[in-house]
Amino acid sequence: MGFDRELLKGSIALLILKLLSERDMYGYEIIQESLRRSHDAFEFKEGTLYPALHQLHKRGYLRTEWRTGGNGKQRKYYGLTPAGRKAARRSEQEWFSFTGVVNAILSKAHS
Amino acid sequence: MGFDRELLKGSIALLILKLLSERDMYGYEIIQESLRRSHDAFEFKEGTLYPALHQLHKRGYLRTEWRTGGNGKQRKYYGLTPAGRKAARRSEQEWFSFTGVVNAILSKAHS
DNA sequence: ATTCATACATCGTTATACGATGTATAAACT
DNA sequence: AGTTTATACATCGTATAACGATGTATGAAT
Repeated sequence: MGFDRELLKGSIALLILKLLSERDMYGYEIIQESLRRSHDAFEFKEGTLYPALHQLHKRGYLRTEWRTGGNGKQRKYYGLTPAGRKAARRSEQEWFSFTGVVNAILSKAHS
Repeated sequence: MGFDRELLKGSIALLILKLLSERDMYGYEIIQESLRRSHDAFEFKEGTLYPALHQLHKRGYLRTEWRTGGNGKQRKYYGLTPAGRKAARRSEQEWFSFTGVVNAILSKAHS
């Protein structure tokens, strides 16, 4: 595909990375935020999110930290490493160029 | 995902359907056209394209026709059925709403 | 006391992208 | 004449991923 094969599937990685570039979040929060921002259109499933987080962590893009909330509840916060920030930018770049190409093909298809 | 899981992988189906909504094409031509229109960024691999074509055909979206070129060469042309036209519109719609949602999440991520 | 939302996680199924590989023909080059 | 290259179809196996199902545990609300 010329594009990193990771791309499409990578839309998930992209979203995770971009959300975390805003602020640290814990897993469940990422799910809720995606729901909120997409007006319920985009729901990460836990079976999708957690493996994706672990994979990004293994690649060195994320650091993790257990924090105890005011209620004594444990939450595992994820944040970007410097490599993660780079990956976020690269990932966004790829997204724009991919959608650009698809849209180019689409628009020429009815001209 | 709320979205048809077919979506992303469906970007391939989308492109095939939209290209064929313009005119009938044979497999190899679809590959060449995508290359040309994307300035070589988007290359369908044959191992990807042909199974995808067969699948779309099996779903009733495509009709096929062997035609003999001026040089006596056989080419299998694909064209859209009425159901295929509907699928093309639906697929495009889904693409726009999906990219819209992703972009919404992305843009809010640095506001 | 019980249900619900929060919060983590893993496993198995299903599907798919695509590299590799194979066949065949015509054109172009050497 | 012989060889390569482009055209043109196709299948199979591998790797991977999305996610439904499932499980555990806690605090809040009913």
